[in-house]
Amino acid sequence: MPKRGSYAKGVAKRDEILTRALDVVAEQGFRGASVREIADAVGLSQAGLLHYFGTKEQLFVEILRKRDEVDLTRFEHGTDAPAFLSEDFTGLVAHNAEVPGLVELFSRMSVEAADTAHPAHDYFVRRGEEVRTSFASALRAQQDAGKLSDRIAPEALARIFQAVSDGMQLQWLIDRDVDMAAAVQALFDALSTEPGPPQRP
Amino acid sequence: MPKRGSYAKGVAKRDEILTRALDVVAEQGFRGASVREIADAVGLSQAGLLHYFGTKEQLFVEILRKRDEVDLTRFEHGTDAPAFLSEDFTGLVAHNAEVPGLVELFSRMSVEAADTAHPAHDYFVRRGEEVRTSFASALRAQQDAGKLSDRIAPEALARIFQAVSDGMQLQWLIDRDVDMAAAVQALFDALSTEPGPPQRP
DNA sequence: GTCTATACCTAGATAGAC
DNA sequence: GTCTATCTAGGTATAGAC
Repeated sequence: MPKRGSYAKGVAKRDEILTRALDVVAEQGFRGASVREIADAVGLSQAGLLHYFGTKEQLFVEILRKRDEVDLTRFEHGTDAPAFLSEDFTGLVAHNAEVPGLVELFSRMSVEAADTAHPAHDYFVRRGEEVRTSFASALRAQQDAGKLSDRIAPEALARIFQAVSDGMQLQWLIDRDVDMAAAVQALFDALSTEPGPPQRP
Repeated sequence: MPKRGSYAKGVAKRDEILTRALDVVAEQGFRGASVREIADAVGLSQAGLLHYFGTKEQLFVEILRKRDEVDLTRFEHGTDAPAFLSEDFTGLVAHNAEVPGLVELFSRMSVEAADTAHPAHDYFVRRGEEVRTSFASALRAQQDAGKLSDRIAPEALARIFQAVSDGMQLQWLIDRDVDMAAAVQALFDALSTEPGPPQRP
């Protein structure tokens, strides 16, 4: 129980800042990835912004967390639905092409978080586990329904899809004409058991 | 035609520095990615090192180029061999686990080169094309030999393998226990037409 | 809670001696 | 060609006023 009413208010303000920051970073990719830029964008001074998040790294992790939160409500329509995979996941990947700044932030932080002492390290560990777990169960369901090749374990395939998603982001950062979602879909199709005609007859 | 003999000598020295830098970066991942660190490692002052490469970015690109050069002679035993893929490529990916610093450098630069004005941008564009082209032709050969599923175009699959390779590096940077080569191999097996028993009988 | 101002640090680049 | 020393820029973090 907080001592003052100000606590809940502070949390609300934090959330408001994050929502705003998310929009700004999404639209205009942030070049330098500096606190000042975010501060300007959300209409606060650099010091004012750090008042809420303490450090640069913590701020950026919170932005990524917020992004996940928003995406989750937007793209996860229940893991049970058999159509989960090719629709929601491919949709999410396609959506990423609309938010260049977030793709860049995510990729950049992903590399920097290699250091176990980095504030974002735990975030990436945890997020990776969650993504793979939920994805693996969806893949298993597809296999059980006979729609997906069972020549590979769902956990292994989940990891591969994660890698494809992350890796396509890197390719897309270099060349914006690359179609990230198409690549994901192509792999899915190749592993599908649907009769669809081979690409190379 | 160079005015003095010093030109060829300078090139040789450059090459020597790069070879040395490659070893050092490979073994001890470089934390800060600073010019000074490399300089210390190769036994030069910061100014002395920049004398050869001009700028930080140029230096780092040259290190990546040198790495490719070395890897190429080490892992590409002729693209014609039918065994090319699962051996050479998987071998290369496995080898990366021995050179953490290079994986980190590559991934980091890959993100920073998103900016078309970045000195490394062209390098990544060109390298991506080369990797995919040579890989696609090897995949096509496998398909023609009936060893690989033809449900996906070789160019599309080459892109996917590139993404898997890059993406697994990101996962591995977060968790060194991850087996990058195993993931690549698993995908290859899943798409193989060999009779081998399914993973989930 | 938010600002201005500033301290402090790191890092790349450059000048100039040898 | 290589070094030492220094300049400069940019960024995070913090102190203190309002």
